[in-house]
Amino acid sequence: MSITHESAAITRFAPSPTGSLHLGNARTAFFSYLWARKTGGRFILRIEDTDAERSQLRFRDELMAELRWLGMDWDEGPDVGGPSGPYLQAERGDFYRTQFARLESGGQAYPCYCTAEDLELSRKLQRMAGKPPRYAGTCRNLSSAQRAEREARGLRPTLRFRVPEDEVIEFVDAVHGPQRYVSGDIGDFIVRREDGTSAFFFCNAVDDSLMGVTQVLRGDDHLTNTPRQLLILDALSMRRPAYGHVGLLVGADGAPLSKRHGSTSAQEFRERGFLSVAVLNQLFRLGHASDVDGWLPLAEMPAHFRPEHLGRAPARFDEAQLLHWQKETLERMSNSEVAAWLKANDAPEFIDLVRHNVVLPADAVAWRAVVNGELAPLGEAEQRVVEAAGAGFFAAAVEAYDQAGADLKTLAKTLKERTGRKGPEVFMPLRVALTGQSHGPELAQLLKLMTPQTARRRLESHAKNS
RNA sequence: GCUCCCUUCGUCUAGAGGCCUAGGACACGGCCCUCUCAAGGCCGGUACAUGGGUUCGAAUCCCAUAGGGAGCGCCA
Repeated sequence: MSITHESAAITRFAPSPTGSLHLGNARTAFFSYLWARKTGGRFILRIEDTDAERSQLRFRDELMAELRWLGMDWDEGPDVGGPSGPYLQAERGDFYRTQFARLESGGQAYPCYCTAEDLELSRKLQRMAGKPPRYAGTCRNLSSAQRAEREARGLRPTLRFRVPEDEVIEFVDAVHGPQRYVSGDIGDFIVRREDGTSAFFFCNAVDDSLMGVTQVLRGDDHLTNTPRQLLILDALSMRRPAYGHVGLLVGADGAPLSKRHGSTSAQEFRERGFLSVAVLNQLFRLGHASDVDGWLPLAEMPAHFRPEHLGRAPARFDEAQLLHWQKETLERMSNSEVAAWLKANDAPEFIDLVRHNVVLPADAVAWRAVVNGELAPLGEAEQRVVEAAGAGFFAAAVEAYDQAGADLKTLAKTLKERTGRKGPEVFMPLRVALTGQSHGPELAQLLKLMTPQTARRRLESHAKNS
C-alpha cells in the first residue's frame, strides 16, 4: 500500500473552544493548512463545542483570531460559511440524530442505562483485578421489556456503540504507516450522551466524513482512538478519511507542553512581541523536515512542506530556535515595519541604529532608556572597565567632550592624544560610561542621539569617586 | 493491568543494507572582522538508548530489554 501525498487534500482543524490556542494545536493546524495549500485542496475550520460546560464563545473568537494572526485562512468555517455547514458542532445536532437513528435501527448501537457512578465503579474494579477497564456489557442485550422498565423508572439512557466481535481494523496512517487493531480490545463506547449530545468519537468522525475531509492530521494521542472512529464510519457506510498522527510537541524536559514551560499559547508569544512568521518558521520545523534550512515567508512554505517527512517522535520546543527565526524575520523587515512592530513612535534614526540589537520589544525599551533615560546600575564586568580606565580618564573625557561635542571621532582622537591610550582602551570605557553596557549599537550614533547634558553627566559621574 | 506509539549531536532533523570515519540547521566554543554587540567569514567539539541476532556488510531488517508517551472517560 502506498500513501499518496500529492492529490488535492481536504484537511481540517477541529479545535474545541475550551482554552487558548496551544502551540501544539497551532502546529497541527498549520500542517493541515499547508497540506491543503500545497495540493490545491481546501482547509476547513470546525469548532467542536459539544461540551457545553467548558466551551466558551470567548475561546472560539480567540482561537480564530490567533489562527488569523499566525496567517492562516480557511476556505470553510463558522465565520466564512461553506457547503458543509454549519461548522459549529453545537448546531449540527440534526445530522447526529439522523445517524444515531441509523445506528440504532441497525442494532449497531443500543441504549445504556448505566449511571456514571456505576461505570466508574466497574472500571475501578476491573483495574484492581488487573484487567483493562472496559464496558462490562450490562445493557448490551436488554430486552424491550427491560428497557421499558428502566425508562419507567425515569432513567435516561446514553447510546452505546456495539463493537463487533472478532473484527480486524486496519488502516494506513500517513505518518506511522500500516496499523492493525482487533475489535476484541475495544469495549462498547458511548456515542450519544445522556443529554442527547454527541460524544467526541462520534461527531468528530462523522463530521470529517460528512464534510468531505480526505486527510485528517492530528496529534499522536488520537492514534489508538482511530479504530473506534473507523468502526463508526464503517457501520454507517460512510467514507473513511485518511488519518495521520504527528508526534506531540513537548517542553524542554520532554513532558507534554504545559503551563510550567512558560509561554505555550500563540497568544502569549504574540503578546511578548514575537512575529507570526517567526513562529511559523519554527513550527514548520518541529516534527517536520523541509527541504530548505533557511527562513521562508509563509507564501513559500506550502511548496516546501513535505507530508511524507512528518515526524513520529515527540518534538521538543526550544525557545532558542524561535529566537533565531525572530532575528531572521527582523532582518528582513524595513525600518518602518520595525517601527510599526515596536509601536512606540521612535525616531527613524533610533530604529535604524538599534534594530539589530533588538529581538523583542522589551530590548528596545532598554535602548530607549540608554538614549534618554536613567541607566541601570553597572554590572560587574562594566564596573571593572570603569575602574581600569580610572577617574583621570573620565576627567579628560569630560574636557574632551566639552571641546569636541557629540562627535565621537574627534572625542576619541582628543582622548587618545591626552591619555596616550588607543583602541578599545579608549572606546570601551566611553561606551560603558555612556551606555552602561559593554555592548550595543554604534557608539557614535548613540552619542549623537543623547542630549549633551545626559552625555556629559554620565562621563562626569565617573570622573570623581571611581 | 492491557493495547498502541516513540528512541540519531544539548535542540530540531537528514538518513529507507554499502554513498555514513553519520550530513544540515539552531545553540555552544575558538579565530577573523570590529570601539562593543549583532551580522558576516573560517574552524571546532558532541549523537545512531542497550543487548542479541540476520548479512560479506546494519543507524537502516528481526527479536528482546530499558526509558519515555498515549489510549482504554457521558473530555476532546
